[in-house]
Amino acid sequence: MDTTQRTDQQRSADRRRRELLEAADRVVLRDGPQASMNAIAAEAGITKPILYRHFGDKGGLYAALAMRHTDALLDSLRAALDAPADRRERVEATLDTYLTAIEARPQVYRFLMHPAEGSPGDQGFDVGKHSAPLLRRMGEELAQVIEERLDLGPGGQQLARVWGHGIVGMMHAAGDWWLGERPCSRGELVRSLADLLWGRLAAAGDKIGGPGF
Amino acid sequence: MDTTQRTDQQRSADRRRRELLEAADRVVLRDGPQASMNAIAAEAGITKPILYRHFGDKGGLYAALAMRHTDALLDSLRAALDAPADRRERVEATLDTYLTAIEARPQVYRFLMHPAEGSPGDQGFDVGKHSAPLLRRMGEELAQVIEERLDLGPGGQQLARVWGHGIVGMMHAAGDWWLGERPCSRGELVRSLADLLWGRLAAAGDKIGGPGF
DNA sequence: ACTGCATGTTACCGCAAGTAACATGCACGT
DNA sequence: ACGTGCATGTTACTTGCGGTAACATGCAGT
Repeated sequence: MDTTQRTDQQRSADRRRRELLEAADRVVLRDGPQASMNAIAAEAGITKPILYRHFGDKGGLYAALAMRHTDALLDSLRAALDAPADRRERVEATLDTYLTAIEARPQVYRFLMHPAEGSPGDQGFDVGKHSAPLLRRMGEELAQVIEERLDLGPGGQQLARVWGHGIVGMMHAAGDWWLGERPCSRGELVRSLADLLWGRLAAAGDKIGGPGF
Repeated sequence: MDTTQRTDQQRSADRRRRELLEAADRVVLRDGPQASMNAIAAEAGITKPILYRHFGDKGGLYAALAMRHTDALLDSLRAALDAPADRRERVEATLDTYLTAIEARPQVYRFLMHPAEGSPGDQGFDVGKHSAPLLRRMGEELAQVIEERLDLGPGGQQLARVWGHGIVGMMHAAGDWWLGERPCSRGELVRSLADLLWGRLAAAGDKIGGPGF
């Protein structure tokens, strides 16, 4: 068994895989996280068992799909994070990049955040890892950037990880709420969040008439 | 049709409803968000259609269940938020209260955060409101407290709402990650998050050798 | 021509949400 | 005492989705 044939077949399989993923993408873009395997198979012009042969189960397909989008988003975020500007500007650029992304494709974003919650095979109650992979990856990534660039003294590495996940969670929740209610422009939201990270909460004065928050 | 009978019947119905909710509670505590209507009915000693008569559909039951726990948690949080201490201490107490709650009952917490994502009837793609009701309610509540007590100048109300949802998201994501990895004690996590809110991110110095984050 | 293997199909299983139609117990007006 | 209404309860079903088994087909290499 020489290698050329193996490679050939694998190439073809990879191509198919990519085609299937793109079909799945279209369906998810249209139907959100509710996209069914039947629908995806139909969109791809084939039937279910093929999907299962390629991806094992629904979780596998979703994981593969999530990986693509997550990678893409993380690339954008890294670019914003690495821009040649001062810290505040970069934080704002990063927030803006994220918000722009979720604003552009809400369905995909929704899918990434709540992937396959009700699927069987999810039986293990290991509570910790139920968060969306995207959130975790963004948190770890941000933590690394923080730890690399900021001098946080002893315990800085752990502090960076807490902050990474915390900031990502802040961004996510605020973005989610903002996308639903649209209470202000994207720019205003970005500024408000950056202000929060810049300590305006602690610096604000008490309102007259009661003890401060 | 006099009222006494009506009231009587309603009382009885309410009692049943509460019993059913408690049974559902037990099942969710055991099985997490995957709890099936059959299982809940069995635990309550009855059959499915009764559940549907009382709660309409699975979403209804879950909403009722979530309401109970959400109310309880919000009461605890309000207590921490209203304690007679300075702002920093109260923020830390609130964070600690939340983390203690999710640490004590991970299944319930998981259920509250990701309720019935895959249920039909969820077909409307109104993306915004997909976030857990608990997160939204906590965000709004916190926003109100912030807006009531802090002098934020013009635009303060909107700022308070952004911050409310942002802080809650930070708390949630960090807590979620922490619960899964247990990288440090609860106290350390609380301090780290409070530090973040207190502006240490902006105040930190650049690490030698590169531009600061 | 025969084998091996990936690709593709139809037809099925199991399980959970949700519903229709049928039974039963209990307060009421007459 | 007797039917009438109404809530409570049941069995048995439909629908839809995830997942799989068994069977068909096209195309290398010997």
